[in-house]
Amino acid sequence: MRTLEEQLRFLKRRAVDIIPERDLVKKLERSQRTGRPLRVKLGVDPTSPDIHIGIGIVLQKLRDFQELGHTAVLIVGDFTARIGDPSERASQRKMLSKDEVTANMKAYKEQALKILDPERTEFRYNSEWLETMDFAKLLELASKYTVAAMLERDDFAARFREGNPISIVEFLYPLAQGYDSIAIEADVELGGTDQRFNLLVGRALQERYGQEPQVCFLMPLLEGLDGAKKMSKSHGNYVGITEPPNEMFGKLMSIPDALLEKYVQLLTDLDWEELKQLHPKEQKEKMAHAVVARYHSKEAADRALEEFERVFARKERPADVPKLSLDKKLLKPDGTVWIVDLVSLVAKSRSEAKRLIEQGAVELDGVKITQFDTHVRVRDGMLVRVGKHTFAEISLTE
RNA sequence: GCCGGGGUACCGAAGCGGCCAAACGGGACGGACUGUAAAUCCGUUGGCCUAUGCGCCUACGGGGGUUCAAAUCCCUCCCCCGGCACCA
Repeated sequence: MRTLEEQLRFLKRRAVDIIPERDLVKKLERSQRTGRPLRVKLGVDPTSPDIHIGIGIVLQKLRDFQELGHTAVLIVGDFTARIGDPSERASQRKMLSKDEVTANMKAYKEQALKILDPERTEFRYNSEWLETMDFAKLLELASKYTVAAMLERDDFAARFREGNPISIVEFLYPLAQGYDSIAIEADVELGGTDQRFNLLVGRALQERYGQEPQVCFLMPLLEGLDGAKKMSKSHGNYVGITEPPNEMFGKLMSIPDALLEKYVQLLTDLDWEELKQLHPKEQKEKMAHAVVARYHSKEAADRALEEFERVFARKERPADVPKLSLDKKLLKPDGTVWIVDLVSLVAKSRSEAKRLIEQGAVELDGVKITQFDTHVRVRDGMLVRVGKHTFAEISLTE
């Protein structure tokens, strides 16, 4: 058994803020004494079934709690998702059906359990208590919080000041999320730093409902691959934890250098002080390797590294190239094919295919083609390259 | 309810009868450069047609109309935003 001090140090790794730390100490101590595990809550959004490595950081922390014997409670925000998050603006306000939520969650669970210990994980849906909440109960909940307190949230305050609209539903959101903590009697709630306000509301509400307030445990947000916005699927700057090794590796290599230290610190156990002595490219490769190793395996990471070197550094042919089936009917009697016909098999449109050819993006067996008005003789197994990242191997079909 | 502003391509935003597939910026994509990237530079960015042509089709919230000609004018509907009014 680890000492309290060791546990605390273990849990504090990578945490940005723990509000308040003394409560965490108190809870850990009591748990150890009574043998009752802490209930550690994490709210998950069921609108997208993909877990990216940014969320992976938070899940790892949950895992840390589990290793100390505590219980992870994943709350699926199915009810709140069906209303649609008002902060995401009208275009995003898609209502999810029950079926969609179920399907998303199935995928989500599978991925989350790559990190979490299934023995110590509870999945709960917040529709369980929110859907059946009647108006009287809602009024009770609403009475526990004030407008002034709501306006402490920065973006509310700013919008209010500037006369921009804030819908009532937006006020209800933190309340609903906070109520989740009451429903499952959370001891600790994890979240990204963007969740600070919401987690604090949960803490306050629990107290007003006569519960012991939760500890708010804030984890850093991972910036996306572009280094500008936070990692998220909607920004297209993310790495999913189930992505194939090569893809994961490649994406991680594409981050700007300025982001490297953060990635190393948040995603790997590498020693940054030591690492930064190396050539920048090597630093990045080590980081990418470590991440791939974590979500796949050491062997997969080795292969991904080797593959990356081969394709991008030495500009050689990748090990695995998808087959591109080419119908023999497209061939002219003399066995050639019009280059535009060929490229449009991998391009969005024929116009795009033509553009790519003229821009010198197309290579056949290493030979660059820049005239769209050409016919080429193809053979089975010929390597087609379009741009930096698209490779295909022709296979002729009847 | 009233008054005013607005809805343009992936996003932001100009255009306000023909020269508009629509300036400009961002993004994305391609090329050069590199350390793989970033930065920088150059180019592309609705679709179709063997194809750089004063080519064809579709497109400026939906529908209808005026006109030789509409993103641009008129009617109508929908949606968004702001102000006023209302406020037990």
